[in-house]
Amino acid sequence: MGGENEAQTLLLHETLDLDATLYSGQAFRWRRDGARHRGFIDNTPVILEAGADWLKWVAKTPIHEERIRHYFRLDTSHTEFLEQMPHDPFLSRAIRHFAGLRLLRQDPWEALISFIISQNSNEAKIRSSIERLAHIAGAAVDFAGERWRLFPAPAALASLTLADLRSTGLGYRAEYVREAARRVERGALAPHALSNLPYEEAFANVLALPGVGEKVADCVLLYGCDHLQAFPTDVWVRRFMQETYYRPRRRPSHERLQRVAWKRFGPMAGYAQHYLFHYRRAVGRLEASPS
DNA sequence: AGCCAGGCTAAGA
DNA sequence: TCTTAGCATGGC
Repeated sequence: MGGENEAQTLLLHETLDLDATLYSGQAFRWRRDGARHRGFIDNTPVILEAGADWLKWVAKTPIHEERIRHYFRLDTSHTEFLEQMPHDPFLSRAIRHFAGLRLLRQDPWEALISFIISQNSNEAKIRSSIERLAHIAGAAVDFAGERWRLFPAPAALASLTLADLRSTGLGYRAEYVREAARRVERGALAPHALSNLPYEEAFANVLALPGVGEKVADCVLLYGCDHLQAFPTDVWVRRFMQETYYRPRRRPSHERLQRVAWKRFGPMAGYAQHYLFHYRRAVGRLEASPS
C-alpha cells in the first residue's frame, strides 16, 4: 500500500463499514482515497483498506493490532453489544441500514478541540478549519509520498496568536480553542483522565470550559472518552427526537432530551444516538422497521 | 445571494 | 429558571 512499512492485516469476524464509520460526523480528519482511507490513529499517519472480512493498514509508525481493535471497538462483539440495547423499531431500522457502523474511540484532546470547533458550523467547514489548524500548528510527518500534519499538541495551540487561530476560519471560536489549549497545557483539565471519571463528573469538568456547552461536552465524552451514556443533542438529534420520540410544545432542554433518551435506550444511549443521527442526516426521516 | 450549520454566552424576563 | 439576540465564517 505504498508506505515504508509492511501492511498489516487482521481478520474481521463481524462487518465493519468504514464509510459509515469514518464519515458519519464523529471524526473529521479521515479522507477517502479510492478504496483506501487516509487518517490518523494514535497520532500516526495511517492508510486503511477493508474487505468483507479483513482490515488492512499501513502506518508511518507501526500500529499494533490491539490499537486498531481498540480504535474501531473490535475488541468487543458488535452484535452482542447491539443486542444488549433495548429493542426499538426506529433504532433497529438504523442499525440494519448501517450494520457495521462503529463508534470510534478517538483521542480525547483532539475530540475536545474538534467539537469546540464544531459549534454552529457544518461538517465541511469543521474539516477545513481542523486541517488548516494542523497545517499551521501540527508537526509535519512525511509518509506515502505526502506531507502529513499531526493534530496540534496543546502547547502548540496555546502559543498561537488569536489572529493565527482566526486565519483558519474559526471566527469567534478561536478564543474558546485557545483557552481550552491553555487549560490543558497547564494541567487544569486532563482530557485523558476523563474516561476514568464518573460521567457526571467528567461532564462537569468539560462543561467548565468557555465555549463548551452541554452538546459539545457530550460529544467530547461520547466520541473521545468512552462515555456511552453521553447523548449529544444537536439540531439533527432534536429533529428526530421531535419527529419520532418526544414532541413537547416548546424547545426541550438538553437535560430533558437526555432523560427521554436514557429511559428509552438505557446506558448506551450515546451509541444509539450516533446511529439515529447518521440515519437522519444521510437517509431521512426515521421509519419503524417492520417486525 | 441568502440560508444554515453536530451551539454558546450574556442579558433580560 | 426559561427565552432570545448576537455571534464569525464559509459551504452549499
